[in-house]
Amino acid sequence: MQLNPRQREAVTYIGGPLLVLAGAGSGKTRVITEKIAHLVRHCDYRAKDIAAVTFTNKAAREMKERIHKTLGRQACRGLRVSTFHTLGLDIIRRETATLGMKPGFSLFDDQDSMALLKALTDDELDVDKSWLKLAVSKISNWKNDMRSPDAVLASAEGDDQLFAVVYEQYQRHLKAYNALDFDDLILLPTVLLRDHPAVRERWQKRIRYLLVDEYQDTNTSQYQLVRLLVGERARFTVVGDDDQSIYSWRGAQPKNLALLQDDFPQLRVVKLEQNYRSMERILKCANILIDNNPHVFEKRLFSDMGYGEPLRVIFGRNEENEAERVVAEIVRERFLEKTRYGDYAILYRGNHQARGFEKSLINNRIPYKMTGGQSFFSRAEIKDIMAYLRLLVNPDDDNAFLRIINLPRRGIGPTSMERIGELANQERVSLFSACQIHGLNTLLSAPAFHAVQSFVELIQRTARKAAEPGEQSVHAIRDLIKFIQYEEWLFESSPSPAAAEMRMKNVNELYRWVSDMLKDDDDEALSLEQAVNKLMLRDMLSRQDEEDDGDQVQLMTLHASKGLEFPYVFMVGMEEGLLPHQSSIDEGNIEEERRLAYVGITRAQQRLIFTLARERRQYGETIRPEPSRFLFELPQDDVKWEDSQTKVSHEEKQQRSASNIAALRNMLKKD
DNA sequence: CGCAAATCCTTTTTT
DNA sequence: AGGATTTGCG
Repeated sequence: MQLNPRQREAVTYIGGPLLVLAGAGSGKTRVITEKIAHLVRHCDYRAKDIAAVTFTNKAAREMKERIHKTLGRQACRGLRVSTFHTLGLDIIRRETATLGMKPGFSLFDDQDSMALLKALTDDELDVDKSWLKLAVSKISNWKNDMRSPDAVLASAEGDDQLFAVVYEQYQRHLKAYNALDFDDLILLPTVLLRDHPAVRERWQKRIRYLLVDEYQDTNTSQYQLVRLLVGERARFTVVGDDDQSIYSWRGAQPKNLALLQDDFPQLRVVKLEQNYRSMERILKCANILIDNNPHVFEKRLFSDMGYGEPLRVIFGRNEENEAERVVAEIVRERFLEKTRYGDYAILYRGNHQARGFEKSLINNRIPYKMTGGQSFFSRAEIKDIMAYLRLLVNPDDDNAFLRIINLPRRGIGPTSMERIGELANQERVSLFSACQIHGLNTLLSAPAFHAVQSFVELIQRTARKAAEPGEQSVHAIRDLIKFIQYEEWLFESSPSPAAAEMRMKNVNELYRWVSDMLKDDDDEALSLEQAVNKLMLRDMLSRQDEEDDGDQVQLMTLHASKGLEFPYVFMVGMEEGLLPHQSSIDEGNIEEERRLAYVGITRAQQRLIFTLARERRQYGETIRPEPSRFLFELPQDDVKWEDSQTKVSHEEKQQRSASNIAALRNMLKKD
């Protein structure tokens, strides 16, 4: 397939900074991959001079794959395709000396951050979970805005003063633990490049051309990082769509697109408006919906794929029935139109909405895949093993220490831990160091002390072995899991043997990932530290996604759906309070919710069905939600509302029997 | 110190 | 309604 004129312009223009305003489905990934190929083939760039940055691991992986296909694996050697956070991690790792960091640092996820904040504030304030969440997000926002604790302290008012003090202490403790949080992965490199001209030049030479995908998602610190990396020469292409900016709560703002024009007056802007994904009717609805938002750049999607069928709105009696009807519709269509399960996506606002759909899919024996929902890494067994690995890499990681010091049971209880904690506090060292202080034996009971000793010895012994290259380190981890009798512990602590087996399977999966990363395959082998940090960034999750993309119905949040496309899309829970989410209604941030709806609509290639429930249980009580305002903003000629009242129940019955028959058929086929 | 019951709190989106 | 955390007992 040929590039259209706009696309070609975006690919071949390399004279200066370029902004590609790429509407949904306008082939932006193709433009990026073609551009990289163009740079390598026709311009004076080697693959290793080029970096492409995305926001999700999944996007990075997909892009890498597509470039490999276009350019060939060999020609791609040294090409950087990564998320912002991975790039940041890379820079930090190579500049630890300048940053004054010890090697072997840990990455804190926000649960770790919350645990640290809790420890910091517990004595003086009675903190609840929502306070901690607020604190984490405040600190995160300050970091994203590149404001140091001092700067915040100087200007904070009211409640913020307290948070600012906490911020300052939080930073100090992170440093003491030799730990970084996710935001540091952007902030540190940015500050580093800003303040060290020599380092900056080194990286500007290293990355001679920079491409940024999903540019509308950049926050202040990420944008500054981009600016510092491209420098005066400003050789870069950013691709974005202000209508798909759905991460303002993370500091990303559509206005960043406009900012670019101010900072680079010579900026060239190319608009991609031809859509290669959806039927015209779907685009019409999307365009009209998003017209309700103010715009920096005008943009109107069109396609030549035909007008298409009307969009539909389906009501369920309650959320259960909503799910049943969606599943019934899928079963019916698959039977009548010979569609594949994999052609369907069910998109929702919040992860909790997935439950009912999962249940209904299981009942009908329909294969499905849920993406996101932090499932794997939030499993207790994974967090346990990760904590062991983190402690191996960085013994000063108190969060990791606390998680596993008595897991499996070693007879080190709260009393002993309190003593160790006091000692650590008093000596201003980490808990693990405190365990090695002479005189600890006088504070603990004999058995507890003995247990602590052997724990310390275990970690040190394993860490030493894990530091050795290749096979040795893999064995070290295998032996560790054996030694602590984790499998036995799982069987002891799980409600059923089946559950324990399941959990052990997860552990083995994690183990497999780590071993794969430690061994050298095509790329160079990672150190354990690198592997652990990569896992903290959830880098393997996407890899797992790749493995089973069979014929399965896709379930995901609207956020997670960005960048994807499906022939048939259900947008479920189209209700006030849910799709404009209640909190966004309260904050008056309807525009972002509208963009979220826009993203959902533009995922659909052929058919789009909205569903909602007349009744929904929420916090134990039943509410009767209004249909989402966005449904009324659509051109009503193109939307077919399911008739209400009597006709509904008739149709419902028909659908139900169809579904039952289909389910029966399905069962017979299976067994 | 470890396990079971009782309470209470939840639901926005993610690197 | 369900899951997580905290309390109370053996």
